Amino acid sequence: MDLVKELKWRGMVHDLVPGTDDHFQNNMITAYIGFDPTADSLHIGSLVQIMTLVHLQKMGHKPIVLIGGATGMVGDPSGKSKERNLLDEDTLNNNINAVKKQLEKFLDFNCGDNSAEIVNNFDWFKSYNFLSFIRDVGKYIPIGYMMTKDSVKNRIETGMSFTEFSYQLVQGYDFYWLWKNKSCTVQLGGSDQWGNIVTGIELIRKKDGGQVFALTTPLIQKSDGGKFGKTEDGNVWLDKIKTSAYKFYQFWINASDEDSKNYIKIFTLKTQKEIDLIIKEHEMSPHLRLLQKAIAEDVTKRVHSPEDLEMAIQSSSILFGKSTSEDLRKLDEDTFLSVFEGVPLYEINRKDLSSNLLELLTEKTKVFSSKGEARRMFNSNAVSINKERVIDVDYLNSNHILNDKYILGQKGKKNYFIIVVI
RNA sequence: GGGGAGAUACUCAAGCGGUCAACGAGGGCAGACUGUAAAUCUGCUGGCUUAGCCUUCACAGGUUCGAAUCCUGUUCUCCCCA
Repeated sequence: MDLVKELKWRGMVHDLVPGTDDHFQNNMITAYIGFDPTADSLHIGSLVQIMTLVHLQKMGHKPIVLIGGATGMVGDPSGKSKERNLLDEDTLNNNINAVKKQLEKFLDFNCGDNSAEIVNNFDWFKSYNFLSFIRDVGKYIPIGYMMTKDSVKNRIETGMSFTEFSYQLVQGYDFYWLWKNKSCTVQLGGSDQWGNIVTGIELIRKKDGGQVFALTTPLIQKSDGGKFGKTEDGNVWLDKIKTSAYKFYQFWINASDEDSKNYIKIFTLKTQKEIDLIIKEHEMSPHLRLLQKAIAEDVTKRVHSPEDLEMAIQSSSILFGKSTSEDLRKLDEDTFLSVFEGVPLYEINRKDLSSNLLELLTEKTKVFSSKGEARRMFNSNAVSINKERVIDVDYLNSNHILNDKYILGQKGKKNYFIIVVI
């Protein structure tokens, strides 16, 4: 099966330059995707792009990952309603290294001809001076052409700096450079990148008469219209310090049936047959949530590790299984701590146990931001201690301390917190 | 430069002298039902020492027993005419 066909059935193709599918029929094609080093970790939004590269490499083609050390300094206006803040060089370098490390987990950098490669566009932009650039690159792209891009049109009224306006030329030149120096003939990217990608294609055609191709992936939409990849605490990161393996696993477990049917195609490498089977089994007994589990296991294992996955599964079964206060007491300290890794910890003094829960959860700890909020939670029956619902604010006593040290609390069903008694 | 409209809680958006911590919608949170899903229903959504009190309706003053609502000034936004 060829790459485009593979990506298509997985729902990973939004748009492509005519001829791209045929182009991939040739021997080995080199293709690239750019990542912005705007944070010191990638998040699951970038996972879609990473997966396209993984498929690419699996089919014997060569993936190049471009880290936008230079473009990160300029700021891509695509999909942004406001002018971006520029990052300083130190932050940028730090981010580049972090992102590099994460990508190394997915792609093979040492498998002969089609080994993946990482490049940083800062390397070819750092010594490129302004005059040469506007002469050698700017000359080929008419203003009228640049103005028709959505990223520009949407912003021209509300304000956009020359810096952001020129972004498409900078990214366009990346493509040119990679084409010239690395024989890279395809650019991949999210659908919001279409405009920038096309500028690159145009530049290559006009400057050197070259023919190159592109394919974009769709923006992932949840069935309820919400943004993919967000939880109440924000982005889901690939870095387990920012998003613990347990939370990462839970993110996939919590996906709706509807969404999961799309996710499994995009985020796992399972074949169409395997996926059909899982979906069929899932539909026969949806309450077992085989589908969500299949995705969560597959993705957590690849992004983190089999050990992290084991831990996440164990934690989940203790937290969401039928475990009771009794079961909690049976956990030794090490198990307890690893099960609850990533759950927020709050320290209190042993003598604070005598204060009522309202005070304890707002003043002594910051579980609730105000007593009003705490009261509302109690009124709606949302607070649990050691897995038991609590209505009485004077409920707590020393018998509730587990392992002579911990008290496990819940705010609602899914939000755990731990009080450490010292 | 001349004329007009406006600035209200996370967002949109009522209110035009007391009954306003402020209608409604969206979002968010929680509860019920389930499958840690979706849909649905319900409650909550400024703070506190909570039958009450305090701080909020761009900012600073003023009128009034009483102001988000009236007056003055300031800042900012939008529209029309030059």
